[in-house]
Amino acid sequence: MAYDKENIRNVTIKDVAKRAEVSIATVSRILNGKGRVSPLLAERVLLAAKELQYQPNDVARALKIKESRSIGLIIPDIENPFFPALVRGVQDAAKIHNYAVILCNADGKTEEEKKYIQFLYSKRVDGIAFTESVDNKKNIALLDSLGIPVVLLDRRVEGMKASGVSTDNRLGAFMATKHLIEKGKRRIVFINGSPKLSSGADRASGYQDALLSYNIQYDKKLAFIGAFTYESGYAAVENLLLSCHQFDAIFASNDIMAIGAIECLNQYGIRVPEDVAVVGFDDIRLATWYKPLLTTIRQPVYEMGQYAIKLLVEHITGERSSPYEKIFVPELMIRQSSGGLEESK
Amino acid sequence: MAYDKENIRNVTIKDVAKRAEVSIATVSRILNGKGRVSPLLAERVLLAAKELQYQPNDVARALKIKESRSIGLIIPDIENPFFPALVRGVQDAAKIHNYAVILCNADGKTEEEKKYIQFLYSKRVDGIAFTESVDNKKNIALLDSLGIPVVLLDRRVEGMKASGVSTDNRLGAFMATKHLIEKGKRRIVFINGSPKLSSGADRASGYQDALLSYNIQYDKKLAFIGAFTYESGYAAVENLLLSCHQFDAIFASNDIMAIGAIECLNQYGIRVPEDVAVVGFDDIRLATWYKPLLTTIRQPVYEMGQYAIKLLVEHITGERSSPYEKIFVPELMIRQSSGGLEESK
DNA sequence: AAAGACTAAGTAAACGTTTACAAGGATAAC
DNA sequence: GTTATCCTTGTAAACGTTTACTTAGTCTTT
Repeated sequence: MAYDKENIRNVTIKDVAKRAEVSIATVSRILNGKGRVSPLLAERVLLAAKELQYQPNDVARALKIKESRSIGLIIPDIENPFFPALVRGVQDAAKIHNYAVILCNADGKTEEEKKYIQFLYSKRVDGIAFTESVDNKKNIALLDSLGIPVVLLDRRVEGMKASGVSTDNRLGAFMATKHLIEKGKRRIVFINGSPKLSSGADRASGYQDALLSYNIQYDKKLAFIGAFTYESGYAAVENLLLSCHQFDAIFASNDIMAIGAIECLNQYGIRVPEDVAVVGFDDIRLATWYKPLLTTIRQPVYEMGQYAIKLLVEHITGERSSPYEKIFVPELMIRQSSGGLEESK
Repeated sequence: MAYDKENIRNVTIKDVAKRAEVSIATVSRILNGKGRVSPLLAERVLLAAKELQYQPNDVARALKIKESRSIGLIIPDIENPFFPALVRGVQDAAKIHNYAVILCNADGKTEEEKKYIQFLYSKRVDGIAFTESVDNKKNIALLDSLGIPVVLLDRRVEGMKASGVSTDNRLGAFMATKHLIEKGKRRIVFINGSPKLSSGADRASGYQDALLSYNIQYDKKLAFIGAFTYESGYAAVENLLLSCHQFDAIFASNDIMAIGAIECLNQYGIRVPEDVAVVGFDDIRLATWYKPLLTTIRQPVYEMGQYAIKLLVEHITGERSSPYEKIFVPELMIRQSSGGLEESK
């Protein structure tokens, strides 16, 4: 049934060996540059390989040396604007080390993640970079029991069971809130993504810490829980407006929630930043295209992806054995949605 | 050196066979549901597999049956907002058929694409979905010579050398231009992406056809060539303004070019849509978040990705042998940047 | 000149599957 | 009761590599 499978020239190391009149072991050694070989044979083999257009079969190689040169990348959803840069960072780094990246969108469902882990395991990936949906540690344990090296992306790692790459979310949230306070805002709404994720929890505590350090009473009614989506940002603000609580600023847990929030405010005739200042988180590209330009906390997402693979490869090769946590420093990007640079009021 | 490689339970079919006291052939048959087996043994084997937490080794399987259950996906750049939805469509469809998707960002460089093709071939992927950078046919020929089934994404296929999935770009461009004309515009700028790509060429001809059918003289000075990037859209308009040609509308070859164009217009104090109407292409998500909301031609990107895999799988399994071209119908999304719905002037 | 020490190349086993073929047991047919 | 047929299971080869081990040849060394 298969696509022309018969007709296809499928050159193996054997064919090369025959043409160069040497043994297959010699061919292998020459092609991999292992052991010493006479230049004469080397030349003959290389020529034969070229003439036959030999391309090594990595699956056979993988079987033999137990190393597939591929890694899995599990994220919630590539359509979420946060992830493309991360994925690109991962892929670029993987490419340098000659790893193939298998992309998996698990939609933040623990069960899906588990399926993908098993799928990737049956493919015998050498490692997995993983944006875990919920910090439930079960999937980490699974990976551990399978012996697959893993690096957690965008998540702080409880108890250091695995290496992780993240941004200092607490600090970022602190900076965002502080910025709003310095703008003269006192009734600052916080729209969280998922507080079950370390990123959500940390941003919540950064928000509270900032209020505390300026002696502003933390008001539960101004704290919302959403889902890192546009709709969720929109809905949070709508609820807020209906409940008639006063507020003069919003700190949203990511940029698309911030945009959802602003859209809703606009819908109700509330101006940003004049009436309500808004700060987001992530600094996705859209933040500089959206109007008003979005003030936000920048995460070096591309670099995070790169670093994750650097770490993962170190685990795979055994260069690094114990978990390591890399925490990037966030940066406040002041733009229009918070009223810009000038300190007001 | 490798990560705990020694300590890891690595259960093979042999272990299962031993525990169930049958031959490995029987285990294989039972696990794959091939051939008839007695229910008694089946039960024993299944139990043993479960107890040992046996997970098949797909790389061994791939070697034996010459089918890796993985496909390559070569795109220019996942950070380009056009691609996430496409990739998601591809991955979702691949998942249904149990294929792993290996993602490759080739940045539209023919040489990179070639490298990735060879890389993917050495991994013995079963097929490749490919957004070719330039219509030079060389890489298609390479794929053909390697005997790898291929489906071209977002590209029309000259001479039907391979299957392809695309949108009717000529029609889309025609609709966009017609819309502007019906808005009363006569001096319509066209900013092309790459005219070397079928998508670019087709959009150019759609633009010209529309002008023609309304008896509007095609003016070379209003046609620009860019690169499908924000910067390129911005630069095109800047050049245009410096050259002092009159114009009252812009049709950009994709949405981010349109946004780049609008940003530049704004920079020069020109209002959209009051002074200049703008239409984009693709309908990326950003089009509905950007201000003004972007009038654009919608491509069903997610569906295109899905369909590409459907087609690719048909080629892989041999269900389909000759190339097939699927062309989706574009849709005009009228929003603010062209002045909205009401027919003006 | 003989023995020892290196080297370079070859032989064959192994990685974990699938599957053609062989073998044996049970059932059916006469 | 013998033979033919069918069905289930086992044996072993194969997929394309890598690599431990063997072998044979070359070079030292005395």
